[in-house]
Amino acid sequence: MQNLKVYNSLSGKKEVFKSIEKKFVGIYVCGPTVYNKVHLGNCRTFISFDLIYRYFKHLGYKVRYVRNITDVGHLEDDSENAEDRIIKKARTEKIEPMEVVQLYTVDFHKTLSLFNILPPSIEPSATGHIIEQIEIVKSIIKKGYAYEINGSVYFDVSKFDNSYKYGKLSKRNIEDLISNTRNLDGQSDKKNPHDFALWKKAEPQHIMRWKSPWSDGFPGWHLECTAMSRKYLGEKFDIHGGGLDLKFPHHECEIAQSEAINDGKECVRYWMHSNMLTLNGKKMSKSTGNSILPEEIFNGKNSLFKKEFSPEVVRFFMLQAHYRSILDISEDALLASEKGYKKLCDAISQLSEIETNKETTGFDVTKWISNCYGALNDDFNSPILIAKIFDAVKYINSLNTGIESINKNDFKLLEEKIKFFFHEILGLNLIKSKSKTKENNYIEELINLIIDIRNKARFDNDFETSDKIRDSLLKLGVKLKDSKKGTEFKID
RNA sequence: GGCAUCGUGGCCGAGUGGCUAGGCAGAGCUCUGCAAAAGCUUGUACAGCGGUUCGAAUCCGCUCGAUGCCUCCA
Repeated sequence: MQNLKVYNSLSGKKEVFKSIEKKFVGIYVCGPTVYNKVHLGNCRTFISFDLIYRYFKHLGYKVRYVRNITDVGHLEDDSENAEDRIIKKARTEKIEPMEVVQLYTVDFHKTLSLFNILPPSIEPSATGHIIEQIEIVKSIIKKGYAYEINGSVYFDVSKFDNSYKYGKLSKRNIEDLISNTRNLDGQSDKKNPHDFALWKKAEPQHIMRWKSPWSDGFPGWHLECTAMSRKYLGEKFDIHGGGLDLKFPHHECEIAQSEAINDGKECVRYWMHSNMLTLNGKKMSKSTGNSILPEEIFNGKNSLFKKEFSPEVVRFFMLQAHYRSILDISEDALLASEKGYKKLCDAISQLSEIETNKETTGFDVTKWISNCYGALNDDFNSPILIAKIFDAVKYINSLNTGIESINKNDFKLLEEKIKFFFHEILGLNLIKSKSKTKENNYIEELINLIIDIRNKARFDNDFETSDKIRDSLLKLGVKLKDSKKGTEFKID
């Protein structure tokens, strides 16, 4: 089998993946700040890394997938009087900060499970790792790359840049940063505007606060990921992921923090960034109002799309684009995906009806499987994998209509693998058929009765009657399909 | 303004120095009483202009356009 290649944002190249420890893979992905419901753009990142997680597990690695919950330290902006997002929400909702955290953590989990996203191995929270974060700050101070002023501790970016190099991930140099940093009010504590907070002294009204050697305060946003990734994955680990918008400053600052402690040694082997989901050509963002919630898509209650779309269809839509490409969501694009997805589901459902033959014609199952793996091995190329699956769909349909034939072994292999890629790797499920309740059985029998009557009319060449029945049923949402095997129906 | 990424047929989206991506929509045909479904056939696509090359949509340069980051964002 070919080597797995992974695009490394740090080098800007696809690189052959080699884990630091044989058979083990450590992945850290920046999770959400739980001050609000996750919007669809957030979900794309977690769907992308879900595919990656699933594939690594399939390759036989023991994967430790860490995805954090940010429940403190994430400020509205970089100014001195900036408010913590969680606290702001707590104040406006008149509830405890931890109630905000709980509410939106539950919502986050619920939404991700609707998308069939597997839970990570560890989901640590920032508030649960205050001690670890304080230890990191101490280490950075000890190494000389941080300074304390008035109870707050800041990372000395210029000093770090002199020893090592700041900005290698986002490909910026410090001179540009200095000349381009906007001056925000009240940053007088910092030596330089681009220095960032490791620990902030809490104002008296600030309710989320912890004791530290410097002040009663709270950790800076970038610190938690460094503390928790080191704790659970070690000082150097395989993959660090997140949305592209976190590349700078968040991930750049993480690199600085880790390298400051590690004497400049590399902390992450492969940096992976998933691209943005756009709406009307613009990045989704709550602050600009250009966003849509998953639930608004699932229930159709939104001003953007005329109809609702299921989580499976939305997931499929997202996987039809590569994770490193910008993807624009629109009703037309979702409709196209929905149709394709149904076609795919139909073919997989019909596998059970296929009769095998002595010979396999028109398809090379082994080659097909190798092509599917080839797609995944090429930086998790899900759109190619899906295209390959559609090749198989075409073949399955040809088998059903008797144009091509397949032998028993090939069929077994094809059935097993297509289901595997569909369910286990892409994380998709067949569109659920209506459950077999007593009532549904009743309806089914009634429809079959009507079909019998129509077919009698058909065989008597009374097409006026048979077409009338078909048209009337269609209006009720019952689609009829005549074939040599008989008449089938489908309820929409 | 700086840094980065991108610009693919009606739409969505892969890929890439010479070999059909795929999905949706459209056209023709086959099957069918007619449909539907399915199958087959069908698209002179790669922003523009130069350059490198036997050959570029793919590499290089410029121009135009879009987006992201530069303050929080998945």
